[in-house]
Amino acid sequence: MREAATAEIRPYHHGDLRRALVDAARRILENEGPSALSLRAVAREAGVSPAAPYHHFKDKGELLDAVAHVGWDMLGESMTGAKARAASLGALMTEIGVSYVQFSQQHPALYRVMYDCSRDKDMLPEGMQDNEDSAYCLVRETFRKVAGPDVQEVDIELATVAAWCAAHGLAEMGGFKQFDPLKEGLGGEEAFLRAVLGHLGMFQPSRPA
Amino acid sequence: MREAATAEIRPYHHGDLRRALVDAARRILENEGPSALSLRAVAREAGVSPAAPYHHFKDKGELLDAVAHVGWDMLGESMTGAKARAASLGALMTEIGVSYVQFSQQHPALYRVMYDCSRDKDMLPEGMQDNEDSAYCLVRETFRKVAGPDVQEVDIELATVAAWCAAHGLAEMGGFKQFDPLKEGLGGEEAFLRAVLGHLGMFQPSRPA
DNA sequence: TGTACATCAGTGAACGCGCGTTCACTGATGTAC
DNA sequence: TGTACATCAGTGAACGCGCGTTCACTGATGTAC
Repeated sequence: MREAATAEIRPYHHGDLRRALVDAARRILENEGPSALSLRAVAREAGVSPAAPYHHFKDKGELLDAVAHVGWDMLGESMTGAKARAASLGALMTEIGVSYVQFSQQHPALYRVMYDCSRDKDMLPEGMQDNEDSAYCLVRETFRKVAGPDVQEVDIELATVAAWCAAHGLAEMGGFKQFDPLKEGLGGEEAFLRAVLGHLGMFQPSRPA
Repeated sequence: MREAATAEIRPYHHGDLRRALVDAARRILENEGPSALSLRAVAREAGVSPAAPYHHFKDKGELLDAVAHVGWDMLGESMTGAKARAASLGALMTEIGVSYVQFSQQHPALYRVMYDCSRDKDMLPEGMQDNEDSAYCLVRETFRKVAGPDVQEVDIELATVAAWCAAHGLAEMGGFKQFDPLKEGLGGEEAFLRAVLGHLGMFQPSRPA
């Protein structure tokens, strides 16, 4: 069969079905939203039978977890990329915040799955675990650098939590129509984001102390 | 039948089924969470046939809207009640914020439905409409009073948005296990809430200007 | 006050649907000799 | 290099389930005369 494996005829064994399923799930999220994300739909989108995914995932939840994991990786990359954009250490927190919220706007359904997977679970979402290179730690360490050595540990932690919550709230609510006139008045989506973040204390260099 | 209408034997006509259905829905949310909230489950809980709700609601969405509406009323009352608790005008915003987040913690499933109903809709959630006595306007008018006359309208609006987003984020994430040690260190849930809100600029009297 | 009748607010059975998951199977692959 | 065979990764049909909604119906209520 291998010699006949043209683009149309998929070989019996897929080769990398696990990844293909996660990709299919992301495509469904992108095109139809979280409510369309069933195991069967994912299998359909990937072009395999509804039973095939069970050779790669214990159940639907495990597939969703894998999708969420990819999401957290993407978000982490996006936030790390903000480092490059920041003109100064003082501006870094704002850039990270903007990155975070923009990611949620570019991938709203994926963003939703990322948090839905974490709810009612003992495990934390990947991006918020205490790994050295998690997104959460990126924020905390940035605060630590900005704040300087004479700021208490608990305040750094609190500033991180506050920033994360604020960004998450903005991510979830940024699309509300209520805000449209305000956005227009300010000159667009990103200007709006920056203005709101500017009103949140810990996105300014002097506050976390 | 009216004379035989004891507690056990429900008369054929319910009398106030609409309200009973909304109450049943809230009970289901309280006990089993949002994923258990089907039309059939609500009818079951209310003790009527699955077709009965259709005499009071066009479809499932309309029932959910009614449930969400009750939620927004409750939240509004809770926030208005914060006025009484606030020692000073300066402390008022913090008390409103605490009220908001505590409501979400006391009614997590209802809170979720309130926002789920708003998503993908043109209409805004009740609590955020521009009615004089919506929760959103309560926050904005509080900011206006705190800020004084020489603050620009756009800054009051931005502070309101920022506060709302921050509170919403805290409401959604406050239950994360990540924060448990921090909560303990600070002396409990409410202390944690107040500490986080304290790090958010616009919950302090001097900032919105 | 009684009665005919329209209307209202329920019933319960049924519809089709998509879901998550299981099952016996089979085609393809890799390995031991 | 061939061959037997275990293992892997698919298939497709079927399971039971709960869902939202519709339908013809019926019991109860209210109103006109």
